[in-house]
This record gives sequence, structure tokens and C-alpha cells, in this order.
Amino acid sequence: MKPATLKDIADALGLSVPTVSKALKDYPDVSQKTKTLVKDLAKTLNYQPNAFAVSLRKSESKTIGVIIPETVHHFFSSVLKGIIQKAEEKGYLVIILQSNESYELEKKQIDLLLRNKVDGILISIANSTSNFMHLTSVISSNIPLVMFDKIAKVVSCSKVIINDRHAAYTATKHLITTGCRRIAHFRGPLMPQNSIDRFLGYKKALEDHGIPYDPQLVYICNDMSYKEGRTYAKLIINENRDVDGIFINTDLVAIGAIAEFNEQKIKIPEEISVIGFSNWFMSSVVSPSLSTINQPGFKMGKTACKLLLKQIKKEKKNENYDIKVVELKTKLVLRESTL
Amino acid sequence: MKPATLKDIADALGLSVPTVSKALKDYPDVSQKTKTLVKDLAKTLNYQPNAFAVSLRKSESKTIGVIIPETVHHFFSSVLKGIIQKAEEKGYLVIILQSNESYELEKKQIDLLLRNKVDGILISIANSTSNFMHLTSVISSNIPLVMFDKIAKVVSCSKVIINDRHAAYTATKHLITTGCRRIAHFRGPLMPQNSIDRFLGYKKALEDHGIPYDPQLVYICNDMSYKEGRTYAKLIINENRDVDGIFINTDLVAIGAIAEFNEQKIKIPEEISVIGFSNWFMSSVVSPSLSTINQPGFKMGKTACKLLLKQIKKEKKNENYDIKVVELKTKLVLRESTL
DNA sequence: TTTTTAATCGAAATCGATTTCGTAAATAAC
DNA sequence: GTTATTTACGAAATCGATTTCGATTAAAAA
Repeated sequence: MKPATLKDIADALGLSVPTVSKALKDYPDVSQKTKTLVKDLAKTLNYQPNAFAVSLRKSESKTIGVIIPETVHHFFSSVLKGIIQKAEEKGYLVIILQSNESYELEKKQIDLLLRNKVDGILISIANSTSNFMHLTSVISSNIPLVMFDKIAKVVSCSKVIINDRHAAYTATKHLITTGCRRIAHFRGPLMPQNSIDRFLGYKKALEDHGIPYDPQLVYICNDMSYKEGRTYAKLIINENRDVDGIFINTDLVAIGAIAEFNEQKIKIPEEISVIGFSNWFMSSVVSPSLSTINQPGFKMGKTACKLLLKQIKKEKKNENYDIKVVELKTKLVLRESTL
Repeated sequence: MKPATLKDIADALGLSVPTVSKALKDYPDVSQKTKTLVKDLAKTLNYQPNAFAVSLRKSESKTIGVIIPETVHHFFSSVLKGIIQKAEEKGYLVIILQSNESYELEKKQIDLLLRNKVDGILISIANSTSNFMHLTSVISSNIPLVMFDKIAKVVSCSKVIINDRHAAYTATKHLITTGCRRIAHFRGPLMPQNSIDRFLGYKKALEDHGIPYDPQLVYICNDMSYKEGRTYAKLIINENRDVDGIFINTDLVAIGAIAEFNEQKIKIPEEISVIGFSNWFMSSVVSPSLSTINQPGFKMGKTACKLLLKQIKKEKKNENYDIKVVELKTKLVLRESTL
């Protein structure tokens, strides 16, 4: 049983295909009588317009593409949820790809999405991405593009971000306020803007409060893993025993560090305070629970998707749209690991 | 700048559209000379076949649809990762929808996917789904369908599952082996096969080891949340103080229970042993770390996708395919919360 | 009765790519 | 030199839906 087409309906009623099409769409030049005739038959045959044909004709797929570095990640899956929800609400489907933090994959996936003619693209770039030709080429081919969270400043498109620098400043300042003086930082890789900004926020907070910045206290996490948290916590214990506070780039690493300190019977927050970043659910259930910065993933997804769909709408009407950079509010979440 | 079409190339070279098409696809009835001519120009114009047109012609979208109850969930995001990876590897894109455990939404989303002519559908059904017409109608319209994890036994299609009953048996038996005698069970909702099977495994293990089954010790979690874990742990403390072991339907709930016991200074595993189910990453970092059953999400995603793609291939050639039910191995993961 | 106007409908073109089939030219075979 | 066979291409149909434009008929106005 093949699905019914306009032709099937037309043949059955002795009409032409265009008339049937217009009847279904309530064109004024179709009589009420034939309209009901057509609509009734369409319903009984469970007629659904062929999406391929409609797409070809209208050159729009009602589909958007999303590229994220990793799906198995609390923050990104929250973002996804927001994107999917908003998209579905507006009648769009979402194709998801994961770059696994690889620039090469990311580039291929952009191509893949363009070939498949998505109406727009949402992307959070990989850590290893430093060349942005693949992104600017999206823009120059008039496919709306919105970046979120891990963005590239030099690419001129709408973005949804948090103020990483400010949030990091707040986190570090919180450590200072609660009495910490030798504050370490487990930062992310050197490239992505996020970890740069968080580092800068950390540094600025120190300077603003008269605490000398000591490069010795900055550790670079390359894979941002639980294990790295443990490793660097060990280093802190062995190399910099006087550290009394750590601002850690992301919760997962922080939880690794906490585990290590727990194991070595170093008391948190008495001997050392720890604050993370992101507010994974996990952070509220570890012991001691982790103070952190809340990063609104779900809202970021919804906002980014909304921005994208607006641009798609404008693009379709050939109107210009202004580039918008939306900065979502973060929040300091205080728990047991600081005070 | 519109993307180049076959017609553009044909006009530029004074050829016809069909010849250009055949040249690009290395048909034998095109001279080598024109082939290179065409291919070179195609490359310089960066020609990409219009996906809509190809789809319409071949009536295949090279896209599969996935419906899961929830994206923000360690297990499901692992599954997603597996699906996306396998699909991409085979040249397919993945559209993701989340039912939020709602039967109504699930039904609409199936329709949505069918209207959008995905080549196949992967689904893990919502807890509230008890009518399966929407699924059987997928099958009867010859769209390959594969269910995973949360399946409906009565729907005849390929499935990828774990042996929930056996795994639950193993978990419960582990509690018994380590000395527990009054063993409670925090089960999932009444409907989904998973929670039924896990409950049955629990019950069977008790019976096989001469421990009377006591319905009083079975608590039903409806939203399977952290909070429910805390709530029922409180109940255990107040109503059934003699309980010395709990098998909990899912790790998140178990972690809630652990938190409550910790707070109430009830020692795990000395006073009460706790074992969960799923092996979320979180379970390895809570304190005490949670013994659990490992549920291979990533592998499940890959396997389900592979099965689906095979069926799509067969379907395209109009060959029959046999329904396969793949049962993936689970593993008992021992940590601090038991023994 | 003639002319205008409105009401309905369908022919044809279009969106791009694909595939079947037929045809012309070039080469080979006789 | 004639017939047979390649070789190389294009015309046309197809996949469904949409939209423009023109044509027909019936109803209204003159």
C-alpha cells in the first residue's frame, strides 16, 4: 500500500491534480462542494503531502542541524532538550551530530548538513577548532547559523552564551570572600574561548583583591575528565600544599578532585575549598556537595533555537536580520565545598 | 549565489542534463572526455546534488528517526551517542525527538516522523504507553522499526534489550549472598516491562533462596527521581527498620536513598546495603559508591541502529527480514554500597 | 439578446535529479 | 560500398506538490 498522492485523489474524483491541491489549501477559486469532496477523501485515504516534493518545491526542509562536541554530557543534553522542544513547537525537526571535539569531524558534519539542506545550523564548536572557514562558508551561503556556549568570537553570527569571565570572577571572588588566599585554578584547554575567559575571570578576581597571580597554581586540563581532577588534586597535595581554594573549570573535574581529597583525608572546605562550574546534577549529590556556577543549559538551547528560527523566517522572506548576542545569567550555587 | 545544479553544468558545457548526471555517476555510455570535463567543472562549482530532488526520486531520505523518553539522562544520552555514531558511519542522519514519557506526544511524534519520510524509526517507549497501534501502523506501512530498552513485547519487530529479569535477579542475589535477609525493592511504575521484569527478578531471587516475599517491602517510584529515593528511604527508616538491603530500580533513586541514609547516620553497607541499576557515571563518585548493574547504553544504541539499517537495506530491495531480538549482557558492578 | 463579470477548473511550468529508450554518428565487419 | 556494431549523446518520463495563467461556463447586468 503506497501512501496516497494528490493524483490518487484527483483520479478518484475526476479532478485535476492542481485543483485537488488548491482545494486542500482552501484556495478561493475552488467551489465549496469540491473542497469538501476532496477533503473528505483526503481524510479517508489518510493523505499526507510528500515531504520530499514539498521540500523540493519550496526549498525548505523544516529541519535544523545541531553539532555539539559530546552528547553524553549533562550540560549538552540539557541544551539538546531545549533545542528539540523549541524546534518541535515551531514545527521543525532536529538532526544531531557530535563532533567528539574534533575539528575535522566538525568540518565534515557542516558539509553533511549543508548537503542535506537543513534550514539552519546550531553549533557549539570543538576545542580543537581554530579555523573557522567552514563556519563562515555557512553564513556566506545564506544558511542561518547560531553558535552557543563554545563560540568563536571572530565569526559574525548570532550567539547565545554566558559571561564566562564574569561567572569565573564571581566563583573566584566567592573563594576569596570566604577566606581563601592561595587559590589554584584547574583550567580547560588553551584554545576554547570558555576556558580562556574563565581563566581571565579567575585572574582578574585575584588582582582586584590584592592576591598575587601565581602561574604555578594554574593547571591545564586537556580532556576535562574525572581522572584529571584526581591527578591534579594529587599534584596540589604534593607540590602546593599551601593552596586553600581551587576554582575548577568544570564540575566533573572538580568531583574528581573532591574524591582525591576525600581519599587523602584532606577536609573540604576546612583545609581546602573547591568550587566548580556548570552545576551538573551530580554536583548536588556528591559529598561534600559541590559549590558551583549554574549554567542554564535548557534555556540556552531554547534561546539559541528561537534565535535560529527567527533568522530562518527572515531569510525566507529575504529580509535582513541583525546579529544578536544573548548573554544568559549564571548563578553562584553555594553548597558544602566552600564557605 | 544559488548552489550549482546539473543544469548549470550542462549549460556551461553545452551538454544535456542527463549526460551530466551520467557523467558524474560514471555511466559507461559517456565518453571519458566529457566525464573529466563534467567532473572538473562540478568540482570547481562545488556541485552537490540537491538532496530534496534525490530523495523525491529515490524515495529515501537517508535519515532515521529516534524517539526516547528523555534526553537528559545518562543512559539515553549514551544510547544516542551509539546511534548517531553508527548512523553517521553508514551515511545516515538522525532526527531526535523526546516523548517526555507521554503517550500522546509519542503518538504525534511517530506521525511526524512518518510524514517526514524517515527511512526507519528507533524507539524506546514512554512509561505511559499501553496502546501500540501507532507502532504497529509503522510496521504495516513498511517502515522498519526497532525498539530498544523500553519495549513492548506484543509489537512484532526487532528489539535490543537487556535481560532485566536476570539482571535484577543477579543484583538481588548479590544482596542475599552478602548476608541481607530483609530485602526491600524500590520499583519503577507498574506499566513498563522493565520495571515489571526487574521486580520479577527480585521476587524470584528471594524465592529461590528461601526468603519470603513481602509486598510491604516493595515501594513504587512513579517519577524515578532523586527525591523519591530520599522519600522512600525515610519510609524504610520509619516503617521497616529491619530492612538490611534494598534493590533499587535505577541509580538516580538509589543515590537519593543513599543521601537520606547518610544524613540519618545509617551506615551503608553495614546497616543497610544498597544496589542500584544502570551504572550511571554518578554512581561511581557518590559516597559510598553505589553497587549497580551496568547497562550498556552505547552498545545498545549501536546495535539497535545497526539492526535498523540492515532492515532498511532489505526493505529497499524488497527482501524479507527476520525479526531479531538481541539481548545485551549486563554486568554486576560491585562498589562500596554492598558487602 | 448581448455584454460583463464572477465562479470553477485545468494546462503547463517548475523544483533537480534520475533512468529508460531511442537516435545519430562513428567505427568495424562483410 | 553496404551492413552491422559500437559509441555517445539527448528527449522524454518520472518522482509529488505547487503556482501562474488561461479557458470555460454560468450567472448577472446592460
